[in-house]
Amino acid sequence: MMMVTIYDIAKKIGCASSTVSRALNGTRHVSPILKAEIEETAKEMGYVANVAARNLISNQSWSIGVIYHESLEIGLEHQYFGGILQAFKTYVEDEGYEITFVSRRAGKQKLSYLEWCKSRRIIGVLIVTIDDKDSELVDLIESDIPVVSVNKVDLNCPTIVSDNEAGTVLAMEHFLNKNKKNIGHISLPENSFSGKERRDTYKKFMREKNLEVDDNLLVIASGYKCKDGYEAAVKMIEDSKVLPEAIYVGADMLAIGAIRALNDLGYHVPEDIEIIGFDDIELAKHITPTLTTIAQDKHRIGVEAGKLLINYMGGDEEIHNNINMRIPVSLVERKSTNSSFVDKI
Amino acid sequence: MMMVTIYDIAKKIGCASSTVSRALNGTRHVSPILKAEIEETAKEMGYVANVAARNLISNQSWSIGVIYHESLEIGLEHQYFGGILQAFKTYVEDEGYEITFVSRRAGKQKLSYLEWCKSRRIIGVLIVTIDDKDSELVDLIESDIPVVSVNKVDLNCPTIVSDNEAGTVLAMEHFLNKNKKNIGHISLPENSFSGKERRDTYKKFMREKNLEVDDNLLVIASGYKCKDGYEAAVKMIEDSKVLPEAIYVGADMLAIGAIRALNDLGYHVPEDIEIIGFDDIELAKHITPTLTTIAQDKHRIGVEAGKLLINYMGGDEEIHNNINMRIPVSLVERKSTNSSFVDKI
DNA sequence: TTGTAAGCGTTATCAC
DNA sequence: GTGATAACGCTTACAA
Repeated sequence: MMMVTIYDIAKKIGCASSTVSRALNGTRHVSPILKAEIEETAKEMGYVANVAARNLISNQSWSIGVIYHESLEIGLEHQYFGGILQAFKTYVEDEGYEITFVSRRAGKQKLSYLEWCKSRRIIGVLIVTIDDKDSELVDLIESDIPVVSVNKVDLNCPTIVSDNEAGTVLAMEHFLNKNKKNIGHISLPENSFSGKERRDTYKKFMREKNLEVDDNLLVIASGYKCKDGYEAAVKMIEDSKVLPEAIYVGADMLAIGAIRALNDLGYHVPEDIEIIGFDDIELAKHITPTLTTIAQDKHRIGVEAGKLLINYMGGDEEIHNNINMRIPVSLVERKSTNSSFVDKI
Repeated sequence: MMMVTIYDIAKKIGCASSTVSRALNGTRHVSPILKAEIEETAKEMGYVANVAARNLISNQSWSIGVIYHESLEIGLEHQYFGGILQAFKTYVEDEGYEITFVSRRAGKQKLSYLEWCKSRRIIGVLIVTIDDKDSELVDLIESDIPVVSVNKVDLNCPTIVSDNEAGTVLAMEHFLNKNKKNIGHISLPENSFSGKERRDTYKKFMREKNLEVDDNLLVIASGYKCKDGYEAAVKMIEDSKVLPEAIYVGADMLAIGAIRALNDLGYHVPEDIEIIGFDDIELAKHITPTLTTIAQDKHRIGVEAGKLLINYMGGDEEIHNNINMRIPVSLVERKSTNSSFVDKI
């Protein structure tokens, strides 16, 4: 592919290539007539700047790297992270940046994340999903490349996540307002930070409201899938002395499994037991009964991550010091806590 | 960020920079002792090649561009396209390529897709979702950059999509085997190519089997959402002279809406009317009744797209000539066609 | 086998 | 205002 260069333009017009560069970039004043001629000729000849050459001399790119590792069967098809990435993408592209997936290969060569980013002069990185306990990430975060995460992980980098504490309180108070007091909790697996926050807040809430319950009403699921929620619910019902009046579940998928389990055990939701989930996935409004849940604002998380990263790249040093941004959540009421609720199509 | 260069390595060792380059790339034979020393020193000094310099001289990159436009509310959160992209990403990264989202900006400048790709020496492009009727895409496809699409669009470029014809026949025969003959069809909107293929095959099937039915049993939905399926089903039931025994729906989301509509109208699925959808989205196994559907193989589509694009980039000229690859689909039976079917969790 | 030097397409630093 | 020219870091003839 033979490309036209500024030198070709210069030759055709009869000026210096540096003048062409200046005219096209507006870095210095070029006489209006010449400038117009250069711009016209450039267009005419189909000139596009060679980004490699530009990056070489400026020693940087406009590329933001995204780490999206398909761990735990959580790939791009995961709506939650996909939605965040979509919002992030739209925002930063609009600011003139481009997005590249961080890889660990360059042709045949294997590289670490950091090496890969350095070799491409990546100017900032968004962590979406990671390979759990990947030691390479530490090197990246401790490097001088700005990194932010939308996934609460055990790493010392600025993070933008939902307000798990507020969400949990919303759910619990929703139950309490309806005079449900014997409240159970199905929690995300141990290795989930968000799960831990929701679980801790649940415990704290119960303690503060003097609603101490049977320990068996707190069950930690062994995974993120429907069947894990099913098993957790079965365990809770089997082990608990008194049937819970309501269950706060740490994720919608688990809640869906739990509802199935309760049905199979002969209980009705919400008549016998009310359920609240967390996420507001697409499914929530389509299952039977439709699921009351704490909605996470994917769009806002993505946009805030974009803003934060751009400020960070701009040199805002304070960001590195442990920013932990919390995005508000909201309770979406549906049938799983209110049998007379009328769903929209 | 001060980076170490091959020149730094050469100076430290006392050899020529070209020797370092050759040793590190294995492009020519370098004496084993020197080679070892160079490799060690490179590692020691934390050398990473500057990709911009490399791209500049080779006049190309290892970057594959992905066009993912958030049209029709179909962003990255769309499971179907997200899943395809995930599989594609994993495959091509493993082959040493990297993925960048094609943008139309470079800093403050606005560029066309083609200009953007040229300026970065993008070596191939995958079209996932597009801005409908975007004239810029034609320029890109007609350029010498290899482009493949996983979305059947009105463009003359190699395409990898599900076998809509075979899928439709699977669904129709499933009904026919159970002696359902008065079969309706809710079709995707007019502008969908896949929808047209499914619709045409439905018509053809009915004709060939001498199952001519009331015209009102074919309804074209006005969108892709649940409510569009709802409205289509209402229309079908209201307008048809004889109640359909079964409905083949062109997409799961529409099928979900249709089932709701039938319920609201007092009909039971599958007892009164059986339903088959298309896609096998996550939801399909969670709604009530669970949905029998034609499953699309997202993973395979993504991988095949990767293979095809890599061959295309490798110079396989035949690919340009209208390759239209069809990926097999399969019927997944659930309760919406069989009330005694036992769902797994 | 290794060194010298040219060149990739820009931008930046001098001069004029 | 504009033109030479050096420099960015690498690969690759061409020599040695």
